[in-house]
Amino acid sequence: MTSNIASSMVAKRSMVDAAYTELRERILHNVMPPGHSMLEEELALQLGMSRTPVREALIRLANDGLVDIVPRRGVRVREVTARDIREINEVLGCLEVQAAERLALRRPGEKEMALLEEAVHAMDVALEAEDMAAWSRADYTFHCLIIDLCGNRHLAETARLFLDKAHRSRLLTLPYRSRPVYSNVNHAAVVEAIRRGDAETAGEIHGAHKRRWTRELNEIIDRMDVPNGDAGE
Amino acid sequence: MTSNIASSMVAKRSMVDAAYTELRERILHNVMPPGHSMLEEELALQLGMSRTPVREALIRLANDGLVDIVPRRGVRVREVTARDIREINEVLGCLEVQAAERLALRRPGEKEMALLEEAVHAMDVALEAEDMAAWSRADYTFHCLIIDLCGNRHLAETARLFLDKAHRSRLLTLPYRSRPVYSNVNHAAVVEAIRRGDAETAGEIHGAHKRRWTRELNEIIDRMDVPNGDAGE
DNA sequence: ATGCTAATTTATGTATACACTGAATGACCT
DNA sequence: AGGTCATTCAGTGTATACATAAATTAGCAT
Repeated sequence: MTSNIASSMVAKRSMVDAAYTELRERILHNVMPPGHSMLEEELALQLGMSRTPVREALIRLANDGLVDIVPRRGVRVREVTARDIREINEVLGCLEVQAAERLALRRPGEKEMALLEEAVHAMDVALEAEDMAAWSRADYTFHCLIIDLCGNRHLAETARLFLDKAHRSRLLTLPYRSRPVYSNVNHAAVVEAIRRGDAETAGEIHGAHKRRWTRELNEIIDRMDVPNGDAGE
Repeated sequence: MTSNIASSMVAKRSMVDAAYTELRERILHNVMPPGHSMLEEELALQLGMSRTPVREALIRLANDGLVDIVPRRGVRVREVTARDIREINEVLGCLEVQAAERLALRRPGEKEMALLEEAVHAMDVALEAEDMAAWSRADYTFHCLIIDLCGNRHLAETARLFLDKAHRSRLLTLPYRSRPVYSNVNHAAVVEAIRRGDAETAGEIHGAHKRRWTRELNEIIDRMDVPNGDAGE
């Protein structure tokens, strides 16, 4: 049984990394859905390695908030509750607003501006073509750019984590979302403000966008059937 | 915190947890100063356990951004550069403002309000007595409360991480700080706004406070002798 | 003497072995 | 019959053993 992942991967990365990215992928793509629980040995077998690197990968995943390590019952993929969705959205929003302001203050170079405008353009094209998958990717790219280019590494790293967490909620909320016309307009306006170096406006627009989205998200959650996560735990 | 590892379980501390908290303490209290590097086996010996739990603790510490695991040179306590101080302060500020707003919206109960007011009072007393160590502790308590009571677990957990990172900078900047009279006034005003449920004011005051502090911090950093961390890496 | 290569060392990355704990099951007592 | 206690078992937490790769040093050749 050596059809494992490690052998196909460019052998430079450690097995811990291999296990980490593989398991992360599985979780983010719902191959291991929320609530699914498994044993260390089971995973080790599947990944073709011993328990040690699996354990270390699991520790990182637990740190990222993707799994819970339950003392004697193995690991459980963390449920995405309504509360989680709301909370993650709130944190991500506030970090992104800060990133947008910061980015505007930085007066990014032409190359960086081009990337941003390209992402917005891709969103427009995708929306025109009603290709929601492509739109989602472009939207993701846009948010990544805002974050990665903002110039604050700590902010970038943290926001990136939350962007990934948000991805799991996105999978749940996507079918309920209406056409995101506002997103494109807002994103374009934010880019324009960034180009002018107008941090205040960039933050304000992005913030307003996030607040609108938060309201919409709340309605979506009400319509959805997800565990609440509020009460006694 | 329903977070990751069984960190909330105080009773049955595993050796991993013991190693984690011990090493974390050592780093936060400068027993292991920035730049200090050590070997896994060395640490295992000191802590009276085998390498395995030490390794797992180190992974968590690396995830928290407190150490770097350098392939063949052991682990290094991460340096605190001027850039780090600025960045951490920025992220923490934005998360705390959000937490303060959120907390005001939540209309915390009398018990919670009492805790907040007690912390502010402790700060006043400490300032009066010129006891900077006590003031620092009370200030820390206050910020912890804002964060922990805000009602958003994800926000709380993340902000807590940054609060701890900020603690390391505090150690560096403390000798350079002037008497923090503004902090007390501002904190009191924030608490008052929270009591009124006035989220906007709470956020605004806390934000203004953070902006003032950021300016002061920049001057402090200029006067200090810390690695820059900006350029080519 | 200096530069390059090969061997050795050393610390990590990974595997395996073992012990301990909590849970499940079954037997015994009331 | 139902409940309680003991026994067993499974799965993790920890220790140890082993393999691998980088770094250093020694040796050799130019």
